[in-house]
Amino acid sequence: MTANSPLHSSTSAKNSSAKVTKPAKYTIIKQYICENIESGEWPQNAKVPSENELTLKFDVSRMTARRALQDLTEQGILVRSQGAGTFVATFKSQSSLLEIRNISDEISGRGHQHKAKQLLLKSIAVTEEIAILLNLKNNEAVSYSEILHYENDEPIQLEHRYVNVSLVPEYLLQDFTEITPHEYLSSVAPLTEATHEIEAILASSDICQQLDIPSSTPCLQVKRRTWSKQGVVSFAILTSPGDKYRLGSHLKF
Amino acid sequence: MTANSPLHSSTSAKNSSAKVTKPAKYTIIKQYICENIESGEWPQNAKVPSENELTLKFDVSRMTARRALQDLTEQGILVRSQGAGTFVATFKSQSSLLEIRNISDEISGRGHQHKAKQLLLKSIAVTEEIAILLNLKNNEAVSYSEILHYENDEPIQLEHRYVNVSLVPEYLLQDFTEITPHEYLSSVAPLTEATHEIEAILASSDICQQLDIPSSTPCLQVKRRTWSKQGVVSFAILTSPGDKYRLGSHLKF
DNA sequence: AGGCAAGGGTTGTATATACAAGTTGCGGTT
DNA sequence: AACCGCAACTTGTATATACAACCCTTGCCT
Repeated sequence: MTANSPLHSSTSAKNSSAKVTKPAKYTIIKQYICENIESGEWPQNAKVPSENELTLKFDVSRMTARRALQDLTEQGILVRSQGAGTFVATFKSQSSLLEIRNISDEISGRGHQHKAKQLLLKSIAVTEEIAILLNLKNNEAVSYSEILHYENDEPIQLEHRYVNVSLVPEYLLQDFTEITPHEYLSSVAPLTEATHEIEAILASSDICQQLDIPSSTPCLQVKRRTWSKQGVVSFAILTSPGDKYRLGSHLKF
Repeated sequence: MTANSPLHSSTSAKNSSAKVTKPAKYTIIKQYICENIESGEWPQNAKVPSENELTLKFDVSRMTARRALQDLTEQGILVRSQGAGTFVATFKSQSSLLEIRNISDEISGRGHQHKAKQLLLKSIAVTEEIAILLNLKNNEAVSYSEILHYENDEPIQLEHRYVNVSLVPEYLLQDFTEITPHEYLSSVAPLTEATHEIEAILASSDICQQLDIPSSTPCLQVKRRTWSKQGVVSFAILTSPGDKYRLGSHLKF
């Protein structure tokens, strides 16, 4: 529901019943541009008609033509340059987007119960690697935490986190064992950009023990770094023996 | 360069030198809204000022206020409903986005050479699973291919693909051994939406042999399904013994 | 009490206009 | 030939306005 296909957005009519509302003018222009790109008529880096040309061709105002170009620019299909013109984006620059639902959504989406337990929370001395990742000033305090997630009381996932203490509300840093992951997550990593690294690893023996999985199970390890206000590194270990724990994801190419 | 941070986009000045151009009015409004959301003043689902209210408060035209709201809506921070108003998006609905650079970009980004070799290409009988994944009609022909990617003449990744033959240009289905992955990829999976599944697996013995890695190395397996015009399933196996083959990725939370 | 209709508020689409800011290329000067 | 500057074109920002489509509440009518 949230995302609709990047191209073809306006071609297929509104689903359900025969409510065919006349498409907006700017969607017609968008469709025209998309068709020319898809057919290869306008290859990568090709110049597309300017706002003025579209204005004349489709007999609309400049703002309407502009909206079509702007929409497609936001979708990464076009690239605009003030003074120069509008061009078909090179596909390598419009990189693919993979959406990973967070743990809570993933579990509740399966209609299951989600609990989380704080296994460990302690102050640690910062190693240089972590200091860089967290973008720390001189010897700022850092906590290391481990959180175990449960799906219907069954352990499924373990999180390792390095948290810059000064940026987390104090009440969340007490030695509790039951937490609501949503609260924790949103306080530590709000609406900010982050970089992730995904890696396949073999779970260590103690992790396997905590997750109740066979030793040396292949796991996904995700490192997350946020910049801006909060600095956080989270290591999430996602086991995937079969369908049950598989990480559902969604990608726009 | 392509993506800028969702919030804070306008706060930090343009980098490099002291060229401080006056920020546009709509960025000021965006900043105002973002600050209220971040501070918790406007919680999830809270109603944000209407276009009219912003128009009066900031003494701008409605179209300028509108642009601020629209920009933030496209970033997933706000949700608009015609007739009802504009509201702060629930964070679960603005799911995280993980960007995976494609193989070519990944390798060329490291300044290395990228080659690919087609190991296998044959027509196969469709299993039911594959027929469903590819969204096949009755007994449409399917090809199975394996492509080995090289970084500086070193094997790094093996792709398994099930391709709906009828949708791929014929010249790409001949029995060639050297291919340009970019051409292949863009012909098979153009600008369309797809779903991905990531899974951690242990590489099978023959895969290990082809990739020249130790047996039972943990790998990432990515299944990709596109709908719309082309139906494709690709299995990409990404080894990650250390830093060398790690998949770089990028996520907006 | 329940249902229906009207109206006010809000977002969506569209137009016309004006100026600012950046790029490109042409042409004249040196 | 090399350089400079101007003009034309293009996109960016901003305003004022109009109507359409839609939501929600209010109030009237049954």
